[in-house]
Amino acid sequence: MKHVLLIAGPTASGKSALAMHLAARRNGVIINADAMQVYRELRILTARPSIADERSAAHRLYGHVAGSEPYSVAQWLRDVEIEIRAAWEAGVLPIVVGGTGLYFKALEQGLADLPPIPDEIRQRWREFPGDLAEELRRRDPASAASLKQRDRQRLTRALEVIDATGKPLRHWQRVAQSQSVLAGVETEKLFLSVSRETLYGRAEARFDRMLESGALEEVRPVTGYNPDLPMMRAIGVKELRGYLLGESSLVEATEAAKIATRHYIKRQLTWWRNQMPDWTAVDAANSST
RNA sequence: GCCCAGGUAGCUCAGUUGGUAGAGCAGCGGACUGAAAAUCCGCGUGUCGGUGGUUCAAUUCCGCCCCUGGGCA
Repeated sequence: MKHVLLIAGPTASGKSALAMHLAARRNGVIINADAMQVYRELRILTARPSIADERSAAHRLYGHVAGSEPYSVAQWLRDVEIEIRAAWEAGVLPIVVGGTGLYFKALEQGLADLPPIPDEIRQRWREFPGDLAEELRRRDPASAASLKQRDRQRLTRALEVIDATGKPLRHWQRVAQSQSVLAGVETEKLFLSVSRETLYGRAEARFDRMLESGALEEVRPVTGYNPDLPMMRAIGVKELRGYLLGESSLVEATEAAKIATRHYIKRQLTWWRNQMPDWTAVDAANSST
């Protein structure tokens, strides 16, 4: 019977270490489910497994995307499916580990199978100078009604879909749901549980360590990249870039990055608490699964 | 020691011509289908530094005291 292990948890909860431990113990391959650890340029800031870690256990989908390229759930889903199947083929256990809720949700439930949106159309809506909410109300009132006025990202998405395909996003989501690779597969889902206080403390100490290990030198070469690229949204990148560009002090940038990390942890906890209620919470201290 | 400016939410501050107060940030809760480390939504009682006085009523006016900055000595 096919088997897969999913490991998630807020940032700094110890996912990677647990994954390594279990990979060794259960003959597994570690597959990334973190939206930022896919980018080649950012090993330090995204807390990607070290080269030594990668040598001691098989790791997939880490740093395999150039930061100049946008990546997305859909691409990731294609990539993981290939890796999961390859693992089964090779007779090893796929261990999917990461902190991106949307990625796990897509993996578990499948994703609407809709046609690619041409770049010109994407670009047009991202740069649309007018009132996105008003525009969407005209073209796709049903979607508009379900979105908040100021939610630029989702309004833009709904607009590009109706514009490129002539059909509302909701139509595609309802009608063209793809089947999950995990259908009929025995799936263990573990969510690392660590107190928020501990998490905040660890994440802040970790950011200081990132700076000591060269986070600034990692950001320097990408300061000129388009800030809209997904990679540029990684926590710490925009803050340190601001510092490198002389827009803030290092102390301010550091504080801002730490705050952003706390906010992120909070969102991860909310996501799993409410979107993924069937995951098993495991205490990081005695995780001997 | 004297003079000036302050002491109001965890932080930075606004405000009340006297009727016990509100923003931003932080924090907390929530949403989430191709940018998700993203993008959004919601939540504001705190001896208004202390203590006396005036007043129907003081955080607000007056006195004294304490604390913090700055200036003069």
